[in-house]
Amino acid sequence: MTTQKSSAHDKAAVPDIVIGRLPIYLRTLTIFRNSGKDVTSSQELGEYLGISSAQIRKDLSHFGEFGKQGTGYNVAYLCKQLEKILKVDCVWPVLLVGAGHLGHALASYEGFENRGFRITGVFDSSQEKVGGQIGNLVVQPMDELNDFVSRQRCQIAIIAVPAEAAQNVANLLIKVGVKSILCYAPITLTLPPHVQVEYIDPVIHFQHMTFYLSKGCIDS
Amino acid sequence: MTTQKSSAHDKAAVPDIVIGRLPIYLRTLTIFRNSGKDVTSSQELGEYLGISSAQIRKDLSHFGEFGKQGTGYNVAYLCKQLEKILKVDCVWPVLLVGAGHLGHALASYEGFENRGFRITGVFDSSQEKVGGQIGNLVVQPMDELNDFVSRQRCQIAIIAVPAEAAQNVANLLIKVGVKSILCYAPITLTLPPHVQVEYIDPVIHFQHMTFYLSKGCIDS
DNA sequence: CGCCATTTGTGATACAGTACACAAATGGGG
DNA sequence: CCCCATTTGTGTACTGTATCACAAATGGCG
Repeated sequence: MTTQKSSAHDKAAVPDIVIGRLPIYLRTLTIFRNSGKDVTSSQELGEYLGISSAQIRKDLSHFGEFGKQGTGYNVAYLCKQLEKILKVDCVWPVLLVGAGHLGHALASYEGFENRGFRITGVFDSSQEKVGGQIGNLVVQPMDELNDFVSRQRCQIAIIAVPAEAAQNVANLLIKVGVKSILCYAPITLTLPPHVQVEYIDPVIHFQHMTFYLSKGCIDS
Repeated sequence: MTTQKSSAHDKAAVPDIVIGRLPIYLRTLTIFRNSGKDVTSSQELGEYLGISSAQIRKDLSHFGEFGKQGTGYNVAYLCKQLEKILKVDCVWPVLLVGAGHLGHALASYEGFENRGFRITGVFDSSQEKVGGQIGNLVVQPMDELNDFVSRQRCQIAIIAVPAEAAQNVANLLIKVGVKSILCYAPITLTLPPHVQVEYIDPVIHFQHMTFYLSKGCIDS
């Protein structure tokens, strides 16, 4: 998606591609709300996002009628509804594996909390990193994973380890019951079909972009 | 995509969605190659990626005939061809704005180089961060941006600054001639149509995933 | 040397996603 | 109180994408 995604969604009542746009609507509507805007229209939102107003209306229509003809949408109300639909009207605990530079950046990021997520545990296989402090979390050894998940009922995990280790980490996560994985390692994981995976790999985006650029790179 | 994308691609000879899959093929083929595999088939690659073999063949067919009937594809050869198509058979200089935790992680990441990219400059607006060392790079003040780009002819930039600052940074980047932006800030940028933008926002992925999860979150 | 299993590249076909266009509300202004 | 500009929600047409299915190569094996 840029980056990529893949998973197994069968209850195809609402197309997955529609679900994928809802978080973007929500993000923008939240900005609108925080800047004091009370109402908006599908047209305004669409112009802002580079999406047709019809698409936004149709997407929303899968879940109900949230607008008022002639007026548009109440921003705060629509935010709340989207949060409910996406189930982020609460905070989900997230487990992070990998305490390298990236793990640090993720664990220190303050933008998760008010969008529905909180990293509640950091794990690393390296003896050197275990015990280290990141924000108000302490890096734990991988052995603790099982106990941790059963205590926290953590369904979501981030993999922020080197590519070589990622598949093993994923297997472990599945074993302890994690349902959804966000993988930062530049590989495609092999996983049972009931587990959701999405990927973040900046190089995929770069390579997508360079296709459209005229070559002006450092000679290799 | 996951995360999101948006840009302006007019030479629609090859659908953009096809271009978007090529980097994934390349990434996997490179892994195949590095593990000593000489040939592969669209079926094997497809099973590995969870994509139909027909799709892979059709995607590749937009660019030529790279396989041999009965045998499949020479892995090293196909890698080279994909690298040429995506223009990553060389190293692109990339400019990084933002030297916070995320900027640090990106600037220290060693996985860019052998996939066609190198961060050659790091910039930050904060006086405290300017002058600091990250790997073998020194954080520069924003004023240096213009000179730097004209020296390096940098077409690609990463925005790794807080959401509030991102649009201003983007404007600046456009002004100095950057053509493609990878934005880590959780907002949608408003940019002229000739500029490519892609976004990375983990929360978008999380919210996509929670839709399919049964609610089991910390009470808010 | 001929057969068979394999695999590519691709036209035809089926499917999914987007855009269009309009009836039905809504509210403000004259 | 009525008219008009606005905007939603949605059935329909259209466009784009993925799948199917098969002819044409290929190479190994008997």
